[in-house]
Amino acid sequence: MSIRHGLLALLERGQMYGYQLRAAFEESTGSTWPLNIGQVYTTLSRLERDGLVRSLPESASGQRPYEITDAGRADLALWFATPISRTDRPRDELAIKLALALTTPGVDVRSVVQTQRTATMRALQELTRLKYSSDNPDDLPWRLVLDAMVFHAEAEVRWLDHCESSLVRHRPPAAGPTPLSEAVGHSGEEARR
Amino acid sequence: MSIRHGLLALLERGQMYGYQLRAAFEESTGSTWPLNIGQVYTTLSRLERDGLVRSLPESASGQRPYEITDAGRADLALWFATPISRTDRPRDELAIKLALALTTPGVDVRSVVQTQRTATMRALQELTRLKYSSDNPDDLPWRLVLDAMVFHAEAEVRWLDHCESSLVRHRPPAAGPTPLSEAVGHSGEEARR
DNA sequence: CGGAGTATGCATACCTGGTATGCGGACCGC
DNA sequence: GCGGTCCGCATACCAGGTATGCATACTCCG
Repeated sequence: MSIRHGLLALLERGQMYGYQLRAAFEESTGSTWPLNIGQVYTTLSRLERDGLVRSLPESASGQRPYEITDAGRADLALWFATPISRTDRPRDELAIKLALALTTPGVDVRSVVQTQRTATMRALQELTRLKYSSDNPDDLPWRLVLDAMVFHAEAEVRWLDHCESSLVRHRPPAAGPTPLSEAVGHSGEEARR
Repeated sequence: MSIRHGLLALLERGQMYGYQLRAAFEESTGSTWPLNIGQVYTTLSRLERDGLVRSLPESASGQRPYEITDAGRADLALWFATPISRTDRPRDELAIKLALALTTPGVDVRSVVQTQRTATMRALQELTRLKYSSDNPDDLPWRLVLDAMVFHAEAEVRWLDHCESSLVRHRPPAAGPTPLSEAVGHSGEEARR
C-alpha cells in the first residue's frame, strides 16, 4: 500500500495529473525506486473509487488532474501517524534463502554466504560513491533514502558475518563435493520431455 | 520469486505434496512468514508448466505428490549461486514515507520518526525475548532468521536516530500547529460527496 | 450404526502491484 | 501539408497472494 499513500501525499501539495505524479514520486526519493506509469492510473482510479481523491475535468491540453478529498487527507494523516509494523513487511528473501540452504542436501552454504557478502559489499561501495559524488547536497529526502540503504546494507554484511561464524561453530566444514552445483548448465534436458 | 525457489529447494529433499510443502516451508523459517496454501498450488502448477517440477499420480489417499526435475535442480543451483541484488528488493516503505513526509505540507516529521522508533524498539524487544525463550536452541536456520530480523531492526533504529539529528541540523523546529493531523477522525465526510 | 462436527487436500475466484502495448494529439523538420 | 516522434493517457494482461468453496475422510458421540 505504499504507492497509494505516496500518491495521496503528493496530492496534498496540490492538484496533479498522472505523469506529474510519477515524476514527483520518483524525484522525491532521488529516482531510487522507479514507478510504473500504468500503476499510477490504476491506483488513482482505486483512490477515486474509495473516495480519497476526486478527478477534475480534463484541461484544455487533455490532462486529467486529481485532487485530494477530506477523507483522503484523513487517511493520509492516519498513515503518517501509524508506524510500519514488523508483520506487514515483505518476506526477507535472503534470510529464507539461507535458511533453506541449510536444510537442502548438496548446497555449500558457506559459498552462498560469501557470494552474497561480496555482492552486498559492492553495492555498499556504489552507495557511498553515490553519496559523495552528489551534485545536490541539499536534497535532504534523497540523502536520507540513500542513508537508509547504506544502513541496511551494513546490517546485512554484519548478519552474513554472523552466519559465517555460526556455521563454523555448528557445522563441520564440508569434505565431499557439492552435488547440486554440478546441475547448473544442464537445464532443459528434462524439461522438453 | 522467493516462493518458487523455496518450493524447489524443499522438493530437492524428496517428493512432497501441497500441504507438506507449506508445512515444511513455514517450519524452515520458524513460522516467521506464513505461506498461503492457495499460493502453493498455483506456484506448483507454474513450476510444472515451466518443466522444473513433475506431478506424480495421486496416491491412494488422494494426495498428488510432486518431484523436482533435472531442469528444476539446475534452476535451484543457479538460484543458490546468484546473490540477491539491490535492485530486485522491494521498495523500502519506511524510507519512502519519511522522504514524502519531508515535502508534504503540515506533517510533523519529528513525531513520525519518534512514533516509528518506539514501534521498532518494541519489535526489537519482542525479538530478543523470542530469541532467549526458545525451546529449540539447536534450530540453526530459525535462529539465523531471527538474527536477521534483529540486525535489520537495529539498523532501522540507528537510521531513525540519524534522521532525527539530520532534521535538527537542517530544519528549524516547527512553531505552528500541524494541520494535517487534525484531519484524522473526520474520514468519510467528503467521501459521500 | 449413523450422523454431526472437524480436519485435510485441493481448486477457484478475485484483488493488487506491475509491465507491455495501444492510441491520439502536439510538436517538430522539411 | 505531411510524416515522424514524443508525450499524456488508457487498456490488456500477467504474477503473486488471500479468501473461500468444496469434497473426502476421520472422530466422537448417542
